[in-house]
Amino acid sequence: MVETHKLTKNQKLVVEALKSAEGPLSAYAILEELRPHGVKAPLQVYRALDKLMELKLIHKVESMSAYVACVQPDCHTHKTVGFAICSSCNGVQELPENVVSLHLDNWAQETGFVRSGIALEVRGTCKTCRENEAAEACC
Amino acid sequence: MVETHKLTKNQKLVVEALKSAEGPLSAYAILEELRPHGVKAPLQVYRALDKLMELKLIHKVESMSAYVACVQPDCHTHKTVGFAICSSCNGVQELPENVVSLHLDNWAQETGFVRSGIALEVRGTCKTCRENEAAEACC
DNA sequence: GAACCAATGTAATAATATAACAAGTCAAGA
DNA sequence: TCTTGACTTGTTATATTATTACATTGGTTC
Ligand SMILES: [Zn+2]
Ligand SMILES: [Zn+2]
Ligand SMILES: [Zn+2]
Ligand SMILES: [Zn+2]
Repeated sequence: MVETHKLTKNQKLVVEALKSAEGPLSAYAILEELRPHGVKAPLQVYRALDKLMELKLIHKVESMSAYVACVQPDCHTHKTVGFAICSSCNGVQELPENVVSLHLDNWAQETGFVRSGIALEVRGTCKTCRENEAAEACC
Repeated sequence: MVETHKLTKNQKLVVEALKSAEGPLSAYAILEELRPHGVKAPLQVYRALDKLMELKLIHKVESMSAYVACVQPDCHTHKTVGFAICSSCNGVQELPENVVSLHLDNWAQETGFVRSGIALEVRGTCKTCRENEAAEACC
């Protein structure tokens, strides 16, 4: 378990909402979910999201403008975050780092660009959706 | 030259605006730029952007909600698009495909996920900005 | 307690993107 | 030629995502 004991009230609420969610949630979806707990304004959510991203307890899926809890216990130790997003069901899986092996070092050397982080988003169709589509087609 | 002759009036305006821009432009920045040419509403821009992305003449930089003209003549032939984005000056470079070598095949095989496209965004600091910062620091 | 800093609350607004519908364009095909 | 249908366009309104600005609270340090 990552250290959650330093988190503030709003940060805990937000990270727990993301952990218990099926998939990525938008900031406003989180807000709606947390209204019963006293969260009233977008900014409360956005501030918590910012801090949680800094701590790498959550990630933003840029192409969806949505947020997910990190599934890797040591994600804060590496610079690469990747997701596989199903275009059919919008399901999102976080890719383990070893899957995302990038050969950018030569390019960085040549251009003098110093990497601080990488966001990778793989689009496609998940197994479940392909099977469903196949089943529909054959009737 | 890629075939631009099939493009509609609005599509041509948008792609030319992006080609002549220094860096990525937001949809609304494009709109302002094209007002003198008769473009009046966001949808005219968004519709053109959608079609141009489909044709892979332009790309969306997801993490900036901005759009750039493609610099690779054959970008429509491959599935990977990558950018290096400087956190300091917001400059964006499109990465050549051979730089972005991904080892996702095993993972895809195991999980049954079929890739249709990849968006990769490398964050960091460009050479120019690092040099400027170094120059400031040493005075 | 006073001074300080970080976190909070609240309202207003900015920036990005889409829905809904009316109207024009253009190329088959009767 | 006229009609049909697919596609593109124009326009208004609205939804969604994110930030600015400022007043307030709560604990820590001196
Ligand atoms: Zn992670
Ligand atoms: Zn799926
Ligand atoms: Zn390209
Ligand atoms: Zn730079």
